[in-house]
Amino acid sequence: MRFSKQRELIKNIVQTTNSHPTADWIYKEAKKKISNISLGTVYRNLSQLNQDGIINIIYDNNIARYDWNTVSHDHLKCNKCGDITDIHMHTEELQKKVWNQYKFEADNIEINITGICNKH
Amino acid sequence: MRFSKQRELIKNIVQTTNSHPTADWIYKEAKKKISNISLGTVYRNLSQLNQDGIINIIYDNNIARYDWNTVSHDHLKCNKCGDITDIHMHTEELQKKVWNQYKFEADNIEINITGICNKH
DNA sequence: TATAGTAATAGGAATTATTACTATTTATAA
DNA sequence: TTATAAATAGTAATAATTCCTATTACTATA
Repeated sequence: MRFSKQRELIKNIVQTTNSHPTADWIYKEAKKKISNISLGTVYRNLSQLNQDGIINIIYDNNIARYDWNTVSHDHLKCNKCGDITDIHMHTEELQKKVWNQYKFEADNIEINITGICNKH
Repeated sequence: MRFSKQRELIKNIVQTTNSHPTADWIYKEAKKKISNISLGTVYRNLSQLNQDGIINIIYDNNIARYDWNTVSHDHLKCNKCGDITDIHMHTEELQKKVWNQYKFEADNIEINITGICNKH
C-alpha cells in the first residue's frame, strides 16, 4: 500500500474519534483539512484500512460505522440516545460451545445488545 | 391493523421460507402473485409485521433479512457459502451481566458468529 | 343496503448509502 | 528523471430504504 495524505488523514480521524463515526461524518471532518477530498476516497480508504486490520467496521442497522478499536469486542446500543458503547464479554466459551454443538469453526463473535443505557 | 392482501401475502412468504430472505427477494416472490406490488409496500409491511412481533428482522452486515422465527435466537454465518444458521445460546446470564456491570437495561441480545460451517 | 368520513395502505418517486468508472495526478523504485 | 502502478477527484450508477400523495378498507350513520 502506497502512502497517501488522504489515507493518513482518514486513519487519523477514525483513530482519534470514540463515537463510532459513519463514512459521511468522516468525510465532513476530512474536508476541513483537504477540502476537495472525495467521498469515494473516504469509502475506499476505510475499507482498505479495515482489510489491513487497522480499523474495524461495525454495522448499526443498515449503516456502516468505523471503529479504531480492532480487538474483538461487543456493543451496547441505547434505543433512546443511539449511543454505542464498547464492552467486552468473554467469548472464548461461546467459541468452544459452537464447535462442540455445531462443528462450526468460529473466527469472529459479535454480541450486540440493545436497550436503555445508564443515562436514562 | 387493517386487512390487506399484500400484507397477507408478504407474511405468508416469510413464514414459509427458511433462508432468511432479503426484502428484495420477498418482493420478487410477491410479484409472482401480485404483479404490480411495490417494493415500498414490501418494506412497510415487513417492518409492521416486525413491530407486531409476527416476524423478526436480522442484519447481515448492512442488509436486512427477515425471519419467521420470532423467539430470540442467534446466528452462525458461514464465510464460505454465506448460509445463516439459527442457533440458541442462553443469553439470560449476559443480560444480568450488563445490568450488573454497566447498569444497561437490555431488551435484546444478538450473537452473530462468523466462521466456517460444517459443510466445508 | 347505501353513503360519507376517516385513517390505514399502496404504488411510485425520492432519498440515502455505497460502489463503480475514468481521466488525471502522485508516490516510489529503477 | 522517468516509467509505472496505485491513488485521487469527480461523477455516474446501483442498492437499500423511506417518503409522499392518491386510493382503499373499514366504521358509523342514515
